[in-house]
Amino acid sequence: MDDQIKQSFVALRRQYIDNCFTRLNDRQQEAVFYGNGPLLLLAGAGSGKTTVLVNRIANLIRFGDARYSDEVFGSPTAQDIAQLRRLIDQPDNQPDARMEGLLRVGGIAPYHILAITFTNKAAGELKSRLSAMLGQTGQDVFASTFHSACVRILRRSGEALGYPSGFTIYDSDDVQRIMKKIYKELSVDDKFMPLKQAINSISHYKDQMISPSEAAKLCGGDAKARLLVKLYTVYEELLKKTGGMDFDDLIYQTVRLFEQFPDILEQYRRKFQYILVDEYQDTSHAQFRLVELLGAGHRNICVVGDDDQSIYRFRGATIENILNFEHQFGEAKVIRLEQNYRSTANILNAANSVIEHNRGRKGKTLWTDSEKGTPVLHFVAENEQDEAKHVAASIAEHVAAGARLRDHAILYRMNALSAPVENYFVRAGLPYKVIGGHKFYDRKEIKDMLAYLHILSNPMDDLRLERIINEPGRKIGGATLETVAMLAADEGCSWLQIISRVQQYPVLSRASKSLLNFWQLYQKLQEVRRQIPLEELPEQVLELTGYRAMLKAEGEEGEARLENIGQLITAVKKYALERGEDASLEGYLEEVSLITDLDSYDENADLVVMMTLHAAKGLEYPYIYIVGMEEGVFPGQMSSFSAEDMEEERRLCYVGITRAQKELQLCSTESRMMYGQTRRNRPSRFLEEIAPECLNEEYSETAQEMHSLRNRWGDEDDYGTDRAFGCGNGPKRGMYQGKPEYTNNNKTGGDGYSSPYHGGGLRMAAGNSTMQNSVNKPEKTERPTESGEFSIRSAYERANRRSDGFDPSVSFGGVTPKKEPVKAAGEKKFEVGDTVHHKIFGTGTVVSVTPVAGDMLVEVEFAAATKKMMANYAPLTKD
DNA sequence: ATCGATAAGATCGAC
DNA sequence: TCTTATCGAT
Repeated sequence: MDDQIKQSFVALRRQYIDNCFTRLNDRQQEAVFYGNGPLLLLAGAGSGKTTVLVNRIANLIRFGDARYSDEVFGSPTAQDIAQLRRLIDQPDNQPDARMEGLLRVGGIAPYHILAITFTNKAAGELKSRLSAMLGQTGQDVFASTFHSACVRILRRSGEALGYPSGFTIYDSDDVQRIMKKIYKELSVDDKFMPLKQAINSISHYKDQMISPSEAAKLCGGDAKARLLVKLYTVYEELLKKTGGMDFDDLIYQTVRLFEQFPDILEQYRRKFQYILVDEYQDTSHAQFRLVELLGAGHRNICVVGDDDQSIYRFRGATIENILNFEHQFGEAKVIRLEQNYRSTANILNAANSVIEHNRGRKGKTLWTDSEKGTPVLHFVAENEQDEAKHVAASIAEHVAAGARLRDHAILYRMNALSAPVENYFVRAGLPYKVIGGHKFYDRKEIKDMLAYLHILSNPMDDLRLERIINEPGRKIGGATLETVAMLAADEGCSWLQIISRVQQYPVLSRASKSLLNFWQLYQKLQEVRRQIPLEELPEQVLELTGYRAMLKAEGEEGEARLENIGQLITAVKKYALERGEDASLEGYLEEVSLITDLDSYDENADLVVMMTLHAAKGLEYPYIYIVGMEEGVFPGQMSSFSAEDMEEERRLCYVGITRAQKELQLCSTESRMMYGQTRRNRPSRFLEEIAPECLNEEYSETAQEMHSLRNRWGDEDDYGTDRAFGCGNGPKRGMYQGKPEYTNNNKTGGDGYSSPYHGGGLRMAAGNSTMQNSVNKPEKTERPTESGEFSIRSAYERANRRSDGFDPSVSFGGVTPKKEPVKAAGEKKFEVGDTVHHKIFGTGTVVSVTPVAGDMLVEVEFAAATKKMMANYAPLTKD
């Protein structure tokens, strides 16, 4: 009797559980319900891996093994059965606590689950999706990045290794400063061993779990290697002394902690009974070790990743982690998620055909049910301005047809490529946001303010002290600080301790007054810190340190900086409000130091987004533009020397392509100003690799005119032999075939390797420039910004004029162009009162017109807002 | 004589 | 932005 009730309950329970996950496909369900033991989810781009992750965690917590179990904990009654029936019929109703208990067989408590994500933002999203499914319970899952998780472990248990619980986290900027100092001290020549190389190598040592002494054993007799070990050793000593850890340390030291203190490891093993790792293809060896150590007992390790999307080899990620997972933890179950829900068939085919050129893959072909969609477009522009113009015009078209700005993303290989696009967008009045590049927390004033806060929290932080001790000026210069540093090294104490006892040191007599003043300021700040709540602290620091006064005196730029600090103050207030009682200065600083620019991305704002291909990982947009699809840019010239690097570039391309949902445009230019030189690059080989049936080609009007122009002028050119490569009417399929290696024509000859393009290029110029396989339809787009008809001459001038005055040799910090445009006047005229039409903002009225260096700044009142834009660059037409 | 401030010059990889 | 040269102040 009882048995029968139990059986029908189990059957109903199975039905109920299945109902909770019906929206998943078969593979996804298999992944959700697969039981204990190592599990590898090979999840292609857009295959719904986050959904699987969330559902798998939810299933673990809510039902445990119940899906495949005949057991019931507790004794279900006929009433329970009736209730479960009702719940199945009415999925909106929530079971009560008793029913939840009956539904669960050996579930895992949320706080026993560790979910590692790639960014803090992803961790937050995971939690909020879990909360949506599970309520409060979802919040108790330990979801974080490797780094955040390690910080928590080290703060709690790191003292065993000799680190204070209040250790400082050094960002890459700090690391560079430290290394610079070491270079000076050991008088190392940057030319012999570039600073970046040393920092990179040290980072690699840590990724590989190699300590300075082990490195010494490994390095052999090579002078460079020995120097590197020396630098590594000194660097580590310095970090330990100042109680600081760099990003790599967070992982490295945690692994060391676990290896050296088995009891501590055991404690965390008990805590994390179930481990999930997202983006596993981008984990380092040290991170693998961490997972291995934590998971060794229960082996409940589920990793999710896509070997084709491994794009962080350069910073220590080893693709081997995912390639070898099957065997590293014993026999692992492998489930492939290959159905793509994101992109059209054309986009997906393009992605597949590119990635197929890689060897060393797990092998996986994405497929989709969705329609073919628009073919991928390869757009050839004359130069980077032309390219920017095309992207802007294309976005404007979409917007005019009803798309939103935020449906568009522009991706590029290097941050430097954003500048011309930004420049154009600013002038066109197109709202955009750059992710990465110049980060908020990289600004000097923000770093300074944070440095003040840091030294309050960690008085041993000499590095941050050095940053602000003379900011604003306090008559404490380099020489004085060197003396202080020397004394501190002698006594093995911190700089601040020396400063607190200035009068004891005759060598400091000259600077004693200034130092004493600073010491008093420091004490005052500490006192204030004790007395006031956290949210008021930054304001006080700003005031008492004289930082505000300094910025006030600077005028306009200072005002802008003060505004930034205002944002910082707001952020602190927000933090204090969120955390309430738990808020602490240390906690805030930690949160800040682990922020990456991806974390601060707000997708609600209606803006075009620009970012590097790396930053785009994990994101998706209806419309994607990848600019700079050229040999030497993407793939970059650095990658042409090793097959591994080239494969990584190709994966990066794959990542880029698979970000697109509806439409993808790949743009290349015939000539591009880079590193202060105009270069002619061939279109990227990745374009050649895309299956022709899903790719269209289009030339900008200028690029077209330039072709006929060059053909007419024959050999005359400014570009030396390189000219030939830009001359054909398009890239020819198969051109690369049979060429084992590619070098880039970054200089015109003479640097050792002759360009393999030479022959092909000349052949192209001389022979017929066919357009097999390419669909060329230049007449498709009409850009209203172009006025009048083209003469060949004017096309030439137009193309060669750096029309926006942008000079890439000047670093380009913000959105404000540094140079004025060069004689672009007279092309378009607007007067106050004119009714004008803008591609994005619609119809508006000109409010003011101001001549600016050859162009006109027009202020236009649209229905939504009043915008200022440059007459010659904005997609504005007079009605 | 020494130190600090100021002004002018090179810089350029993805996190 | 960080480094380098020169000037002015102590």
